[in-house]
Amino acid sequence: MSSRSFSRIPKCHFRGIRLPEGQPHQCSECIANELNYCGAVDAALGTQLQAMVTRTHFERGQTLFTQEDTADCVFVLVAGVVACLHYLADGRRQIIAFLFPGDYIGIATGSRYSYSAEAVTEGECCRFPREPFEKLLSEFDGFERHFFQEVSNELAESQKHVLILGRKNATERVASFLLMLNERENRYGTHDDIELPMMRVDIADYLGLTIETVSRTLTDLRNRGVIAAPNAHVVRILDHEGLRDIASS
Amino acid sequence: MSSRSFSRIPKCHFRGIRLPEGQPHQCSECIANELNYCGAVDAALGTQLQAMVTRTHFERGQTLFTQEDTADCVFVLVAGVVACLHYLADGRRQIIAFLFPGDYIGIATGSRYSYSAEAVTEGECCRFPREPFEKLLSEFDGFERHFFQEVSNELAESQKHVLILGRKNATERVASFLLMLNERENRYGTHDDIELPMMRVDIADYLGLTIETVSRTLTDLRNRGVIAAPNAHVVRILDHEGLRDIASS
DNA sequence: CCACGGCGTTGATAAGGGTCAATGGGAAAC
DNA sequence: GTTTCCCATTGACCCTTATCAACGCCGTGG
Repeated sequence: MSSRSFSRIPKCHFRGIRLPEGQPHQCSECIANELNYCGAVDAALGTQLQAMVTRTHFERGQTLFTQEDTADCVFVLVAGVVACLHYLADGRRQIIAFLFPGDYIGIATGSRYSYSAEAVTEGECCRFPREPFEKLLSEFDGFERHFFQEVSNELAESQKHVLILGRKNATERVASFLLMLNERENRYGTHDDIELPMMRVDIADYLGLTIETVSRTLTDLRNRGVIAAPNAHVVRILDHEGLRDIASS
Repeated sequence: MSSRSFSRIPKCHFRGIRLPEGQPHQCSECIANELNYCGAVDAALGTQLQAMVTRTHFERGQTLFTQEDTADCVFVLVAGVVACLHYLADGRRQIIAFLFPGDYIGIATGSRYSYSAEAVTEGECCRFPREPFEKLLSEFDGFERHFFQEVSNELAESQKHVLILGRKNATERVASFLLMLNERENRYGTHDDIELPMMRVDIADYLGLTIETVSRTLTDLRNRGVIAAPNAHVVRILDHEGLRDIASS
């Protein structure tokens, strides 16, 4: 079913959030409502959304859209992890953001997407055609405000990313990244372990490093005793304060 | 009048846009209306804005606000250049964005500003208290939409910045920076020369480099013949295509 | 007119991280 | 159980850029 090369990464990501497959989708029962805002707040809005939604399953490595595509859809990620990224002509890759269940994709865009979106893990998303979706923005009170807030948060995240890439060294970058993932997971309940659903190359392309440097840095953090790594895709923070000091955020 | 250390940078920035001083301010006649959106579109909105605005002159080096301050004002930059930046504990500085006349400051923020704002040149801004300003967002049709668009553009810029910092080398970064400034100037009429109103340290802190590297890179670009530099604060693009190739954006 | 100080440039050296290459480990396929 | 392949780790070396230092330019103030 799923190709062999994708087998190493666990199939249920982000704390196992995954909708049962094959069932008719109900916006009002969407897991994204717990994580964010979707159709549950206003029943009429939920109905309207329901009428235009398409739910799609995607495999790891799949491209949802590229930066050349006309931006005619808005997505809500329901399960799995997606990377937004830019490519340079020679193939260099920069991941702009990792998206997790409950996140929107492609809400702040012009006529074309300003980045590509690739699935980092297998997952599911809900697709809304842009034109009717944007009509709802003005029709439902607070809906536009909600997205304004959402884009503002994305902007703040991106600016934090700029700080990391512009002025932090490799160790600080990796430590900051781990703390970011940890904070996100702690939004919906405390967890000891950090899941790293992405490959080393994705972390590297997010942090402006190489896979080798990411790997070396993680072993260094392990040697220093601030983290433990039960396996390549789980990190346990042993010394929160120490990690925060190292991140120097 | 202005202190000695600030004398080298030209006093009128961004194509000399500068309001006559000492005159009572009229939102309806604001230069920012030409560059962006302010109060000119809707007369009633203009009146409301007029009622709450405070116009402020600032000197180069002055801090408008810091990331610790409670975000109780929204700004419109009318003249001069402002840098939004983050500081790390050890003094490292990362400039998140340069703002030019017509730009908003502090529209996408939580209860506290997420960055500090420092004047790169002398200039002027209009200050609006946040609470009444935000009320106008829902009261005037299209006003919120306008800011949504604005924040979306900021986000796209920030993500381009991430690409530059994460995956480009020094030469590519400087070339990209020059092209960005050039594009901005060309939005309001074509110009041969690029004004660099900021100091080398500001360019360095924007591009994640040191002043020495910025300086060396500029001389290198001059030696390659793609740019000329009449003086330290003006760059003329001699070979647009060449510069774009070098920027590899 | 000269001294000073801020800012930019240039040079020599060092270090952090990239590059290239080999090794290791684990899940799936046989 | 064994093979295979993908991904992660580790090592050796090199290159880009940071660091440290000197110099130069120019406007201002004495």
